[in-house]
Amino acid sequence: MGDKSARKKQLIIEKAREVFCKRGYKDVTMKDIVDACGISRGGLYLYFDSTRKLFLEVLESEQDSEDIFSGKISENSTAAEILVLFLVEQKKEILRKRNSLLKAIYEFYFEEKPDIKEDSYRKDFDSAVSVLQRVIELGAASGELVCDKPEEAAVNIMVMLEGLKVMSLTMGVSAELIDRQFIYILSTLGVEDDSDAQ
Amino acid sequence: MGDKSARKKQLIIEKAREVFCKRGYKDVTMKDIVDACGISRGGLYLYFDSTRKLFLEVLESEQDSEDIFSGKISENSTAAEILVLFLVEQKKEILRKRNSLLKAIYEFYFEEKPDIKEDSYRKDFDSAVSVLQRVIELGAASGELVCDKPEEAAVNIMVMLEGLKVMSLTMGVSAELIDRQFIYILSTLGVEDDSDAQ
Amino acid sequence: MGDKSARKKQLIIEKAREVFCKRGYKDVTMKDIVDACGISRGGLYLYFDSTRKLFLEVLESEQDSEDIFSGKISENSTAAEILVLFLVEQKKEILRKRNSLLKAIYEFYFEEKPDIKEDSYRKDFDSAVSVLQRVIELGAASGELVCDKPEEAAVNIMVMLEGLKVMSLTMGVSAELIDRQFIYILSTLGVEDDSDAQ
Amino acid sequence: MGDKSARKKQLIIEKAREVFCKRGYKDVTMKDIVDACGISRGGLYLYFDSTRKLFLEVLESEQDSEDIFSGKISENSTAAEILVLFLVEQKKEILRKRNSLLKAIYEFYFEEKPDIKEDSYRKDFDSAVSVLQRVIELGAASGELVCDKPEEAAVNIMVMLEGLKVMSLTMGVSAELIDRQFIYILSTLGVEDDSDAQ
DNA sequence: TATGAATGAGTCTTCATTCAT
DNA sequence: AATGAATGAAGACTCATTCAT
Repeated sequence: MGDKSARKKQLIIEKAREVFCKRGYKDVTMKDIVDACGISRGGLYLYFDSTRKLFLEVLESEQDSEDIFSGKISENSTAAEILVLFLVEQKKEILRKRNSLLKAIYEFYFEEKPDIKEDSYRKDFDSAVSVLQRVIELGAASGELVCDKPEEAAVNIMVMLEGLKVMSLTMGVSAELIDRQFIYILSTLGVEDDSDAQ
Repeated sequence: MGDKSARKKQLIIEKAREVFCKRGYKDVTMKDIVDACGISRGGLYLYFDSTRKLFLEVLESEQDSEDIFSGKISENSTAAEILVLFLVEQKKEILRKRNSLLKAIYEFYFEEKPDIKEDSYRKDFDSAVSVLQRVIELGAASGELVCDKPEEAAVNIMVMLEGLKVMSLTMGVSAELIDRQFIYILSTLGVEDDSDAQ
Repeated sequence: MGDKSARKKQLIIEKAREVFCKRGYKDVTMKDIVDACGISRGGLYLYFDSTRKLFLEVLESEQDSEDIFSGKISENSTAAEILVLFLVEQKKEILRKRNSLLKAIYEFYFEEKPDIKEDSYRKDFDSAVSVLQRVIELGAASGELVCDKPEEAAVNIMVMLEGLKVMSLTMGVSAELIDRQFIYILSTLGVEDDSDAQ
Repeated sequence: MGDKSARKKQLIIEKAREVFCKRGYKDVTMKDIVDACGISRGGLYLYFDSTRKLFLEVLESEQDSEDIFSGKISENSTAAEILVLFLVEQKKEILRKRNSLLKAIYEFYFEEKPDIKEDSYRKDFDSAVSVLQRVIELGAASGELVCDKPEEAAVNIMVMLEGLKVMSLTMGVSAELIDRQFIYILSTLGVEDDSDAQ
C-alpha cells in the first residue's frame, strides 16, 4: 500500500497547505486539518502526529515546486535583466494574499529552536544570496552595473526583501512602495530604470 | 485608592511585559500573567479583560519610555554622525535577546485587522522615515553625503531594519552581518566608514 | 443614622425592583444591583447579603403599595361593576411589560421551599379569593348574577388569572384573548357584557 | 457507529431529563449532565453544545412519547366522558412531583425570545384547544352539555389548567382543589358530577 | 489502515463574598 | 457606614491525543 499511502499523505499535505495559508501556523489545530482533508482524526495521526511535523512537510513540498530564478531567464539575458526578473517575481510573492504561506512561515520559525531555524530558513536565504552575488559580479564585470561589494549588495537585496515581506504582514505595503524601493536599490547599483516594472 | 490601583495596574503591565518578552504574544495566557504577577485570576480581570488589551497597554507604556533618536545627539553632530548613532541604537535593539518584545510585536500585528495595523504600526515607521529623510537631506545639502532620492533612501533604511529585525527571529543575525549591512548602506550614501561600529 | 440608613435601604429596594423587573430573579447578580444603585459592593452587603433577601423586601414593599381592589369602587357600585373593575385592573397588570415583576416572582417562588411558598404566595391568593367570593355572594343575593358555588367561582377566577399571567410569559397573550376570557367567565355567572372592556 | 452514537445520545437525553426534572432549567450546568451521565466533559460536547440545545431535544423526545388524549377513549365515549378523561389525565400531570419537567419548561420558556415561544409553546396549546372545542361542540349538539361559546369554553379550560400548573409550582395545589375546580368547570357546562374523580 | 468516540487537562470568564482602609 | 480591591471556586468550552473496533 506504499503507493496509496503516499498519495494520501500528499493529499493531506496539500489540504494542510491551504489551511496554513488561510490561518497561519499557530492557530491551526488538528481538527482544522482533519476537516479540510475529510479524513478521520485517527487517520491523520497515522501520518502526522503534530501540526509541526505536518508544516515541516508542507515546507518541504514547497521547495520542490518553487525555483527562485524562474525558467524565464534566457541564455543571453543581461545581469540587469535577470535582477529585474527576480525582483518582479519577488514582488508578486509579496503582494500575493491568497495562497501565501508567509504568515505561517514567520509564525513557525519564530517558534523553532535557533539551531533548526539557522539550518533550514537560512539555507534558502544564503543560496539566494549566492546567486544574486554571482549575477551582480557578472554585471559588474560586463560594466552593466557598478558595485564594488557584490556580496554585501546581494545580502542587502535579500534583507530588503525580508523587510518588505514582513511589512506586508504588519503595516501593509503597496505595489508602488515596492516598485520605488526596487528602483532605488537598482539605482544604487548604477542601473537606471526606464520601464514601469510590472 | 485610584493611586494604589494605578500602581497595581502599572505593576501588571511591567510583569506582563516580561512575560510577552519571554513567550511572544500568541502563547501568553491570562494564567501566565496571573502567575507572573502573583495575583488571583479574578484580580487580573479587574484591570484587563484580555491579553490583547494588556498587550496594547504594554505597547503604549513602551512608547512613553523610548525615543528613537536618543539624547546622545549633540548640537553640532553631523548628518553622518546622527545616522551612525541611529544605526548603532538599532543594532543594539536587534541583537537584544532578553527583554525584547520583538517577537510578541510581530505575532500581535500579524493578528490585528489591517486598518488597525496601518494606523498604529505604520505611524511609527512613517515618523522614523520622516526624521531619517530630513537627516539625509541635511547631509546632502552640506555635502557630507550623496543622495538624490532622500525619501527612498530613508524608506530603504527602515525596510532594511525591518528585514534585519525579522531575520533576527527567524534565521538569526550576527553583529557582524548587521555591521556589514550598515556599512554597505552608508557607502551607497557616499559615507565611507573608518571606525568599527558598536 | 437610623433615618439616613432607612432611606438608603429604601433606595436600594426601589432600584433593585427595577432590576428584577428587567431581568427576572434568577439572572440578577449582586453586581447588577450595585450598578443600578450606584453604591459599592461592600455597601450593599451592609443592607442585604443576598439577592434573595433583597427580593423578599422588594415583594414586601410591593404589597404596601398595591391594593387589589383599587379606590375606584364607590359606595354604591354593584357586584358586577366591582367584578369588572377588578378584572380590568388585572388585565392591565397582565399586559404590562415594563415595570412588571411577574417573571421575577415566578422564578423566585419556583425556587423557594414549599412551606415558605404556601405561606406567602398563597396568602395573597386566598385573600383575593375571599374578597371575590364575598362580591359574588352579594351579587347572587341581589339577583345581579347567578352562582350557586361562590367559593369555587372565586377560586376559578383566580386560577384563570394565574393561567393568563403565566401564559403572558410563555406563549404571550393578546388583549383580545383576555377580554374574551373575561366575558366568558362573566357569562357563566349570568352577567352579560354590553361594553367594550378596556 | 451511527447506531451506537445514537444510543448514547438517547442515553444523554434521558439522563438529562432526570436532571431537568430535579433542578429545573436555569440551574442545570453541563457538569450536572456530565455527572448524571457518567461521561467526560468533552464527551458531552460531542453531542450537545449547550444545555439549551439539550433541553430542546428533551422536549422533542417528550412530545413523541406523550399524546394528550390517551388511547383510553373508546369509540362510543360521550363528550362528557372524554372531557373527564382528559381532565383526570391533566390532574395526574399537575400533581406529579417526581419526573415532572414542569418547572424546567416554565423556566425555559421564560427565557426564550417571544417569536420562538409563540411558535412552539403556543402550538401545543392551540391544538389542545381545537380538540377540546370539537368535543364540546359534539357534546352540545348531542344535548349532553350546554355551551353557546365552545371556543371560549375550550380556551377557558386550557387557561385554567395553565393556572393550576403554575400554582402547583408556586403555592402548591391539592388534589381536592383540582377536583373542585374541575367539577365547577363541568358544572358551568351543564355537566353535573356524580363520581369522585381520580 | 482507518474510524470517530472518548478523555481530561487547560483556558477563559464570572460571581458571591470578604476585608483592609 | 462605606468603599472597592481582591479572592477563589465554579462553569463553559476547546483541543491534542488515545483506543476499541
